[in-house]
Amino acid sequence: MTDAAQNKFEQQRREKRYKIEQMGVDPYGGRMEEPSSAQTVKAQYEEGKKARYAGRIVLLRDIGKLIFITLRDSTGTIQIGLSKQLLTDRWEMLKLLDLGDIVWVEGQLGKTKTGEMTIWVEKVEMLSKALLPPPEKFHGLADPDLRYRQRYVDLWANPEVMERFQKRSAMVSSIRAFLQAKGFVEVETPMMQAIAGGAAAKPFTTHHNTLDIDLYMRIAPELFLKRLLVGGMEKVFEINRNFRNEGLSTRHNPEFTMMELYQAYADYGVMMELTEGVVADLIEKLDGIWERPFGDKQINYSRPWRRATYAELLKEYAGCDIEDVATVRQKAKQLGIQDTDKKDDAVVISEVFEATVEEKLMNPTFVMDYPAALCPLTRQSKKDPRFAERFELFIAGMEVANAYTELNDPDVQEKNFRQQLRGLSEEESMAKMDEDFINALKYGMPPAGGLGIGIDRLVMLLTDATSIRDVILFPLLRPEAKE
RNA sequence: GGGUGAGUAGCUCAGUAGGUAGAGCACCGCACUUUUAAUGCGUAGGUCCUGAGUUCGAAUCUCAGCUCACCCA
Repeated sequence: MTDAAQNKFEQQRREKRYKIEQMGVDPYGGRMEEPSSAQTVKAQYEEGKKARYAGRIVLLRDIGKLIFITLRDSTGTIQIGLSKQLLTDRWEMLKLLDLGDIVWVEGQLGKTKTGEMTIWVEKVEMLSKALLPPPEKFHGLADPDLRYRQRYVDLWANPEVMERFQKRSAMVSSIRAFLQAKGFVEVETPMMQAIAGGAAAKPFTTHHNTLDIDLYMRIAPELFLKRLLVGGMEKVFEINRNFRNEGLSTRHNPEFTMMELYQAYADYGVMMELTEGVVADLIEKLDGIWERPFGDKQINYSRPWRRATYAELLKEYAGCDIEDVATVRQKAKQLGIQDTDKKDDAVVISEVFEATVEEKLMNPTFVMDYPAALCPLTRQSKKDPRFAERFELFIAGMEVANAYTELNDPDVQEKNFRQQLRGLSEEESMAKMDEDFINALKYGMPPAGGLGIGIDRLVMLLTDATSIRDVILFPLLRPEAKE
């Protein structure tokens, strides 16, 4: 866009604003009697009834001494009719209305001869004069980059965007209510941490001036929530942001929202039931549709969900026996995985698994019993200590949830912290010693199940958004280049 | 990091044997008291992403760069 062109439109509207001011009208309005929503006005329609409504002008049809305007609020649109006969003293001002302006109206409900519900306006107030023109009225704003940068336009130019974010809000509320009803207490733990623990990911760094210390933005709340288990909160959860200093993609935003919970005296089996319960409750409250589209796929959420072990799936999709490391390494080479010789068995197995299995898991699938070496915060299986009591939930090839039977032996935990797998960078590993966390465990943490659910991805799946940027209001973008 | 595609009016998009830049909507002007993306008539609006090259001549061809999207790592 050229500044000159934009200024031309802006200048025209500034002139109209000036004329409105000259008529003694404040073009930015003020407090008004609360309007009804479009949804309410429509639901409670009665011929001749008074209605108050306010919204943004999205369509305007001026046919001389009568102006039809379509106003939009967050729940829908309502047509209003302005007639010179009813509004003689405001008529000159009303002729200056533009697309994008925000107005408040009061009048009688009625229908036009074509049956369109209309508020025949008796009182009207200008609430905000738009100085910039809205995007094209039929196609809306289509340029993805502009949509994300100017979400404040996208939300009303493309109503399905508003709808999706309203659904997201309802889903988060619904998860909260579900957990609170089960006795979970919601808490908030530090986002700025001296040690970025609880996951294997690269952190963002920041600095506190007064203390003159570097801090990390958290990559997970795990170690703090477990401290609360030690403190006696038996059922605790947090819904909040995590930050990971990694690439951007349709599935990754550097800041993303996780629901993480811990339940004392439980294990990963209980967490599986809980995970199914949370999502099923969500779908029931949303629309009760169990077979849902996601992009060009169809996902079936009917319970019970498939449960399979890591080893079974590796066999099924990669054709390798997890016991037969030589074959797995051969498969890795065949897949083009780099530097396999320098990596530990567990790391190679994990990379083969990621390359062959994950993308194939369409319907909700619990992948259970990960190799213990990959899970330093997880309790080993009592049946076979080579495996950890951990599952991840995959839907449409995406990791949506991750859960463990939590490790509560401080000595094993300390040992695991000190071990770093070959093939992982220090940042990618969990080999970060948090002495205070070990200290907490030494006071005794009850056995517990822990669960994390990626809220953004869940919203993607349930609202059929194939890019994470469509479910985050303001996704991270490269700043616009300065001229 | 690699591959593919895209970038033209405020917005949505056309634009091939290389020959002075197009439409719809929006804007501005006129008409219109029941419109539904109102309609009719008229006007105005451009660094064709940036830079270099080929050419008498480049939105179009070549190279480099920038930004975005999708796929892959």
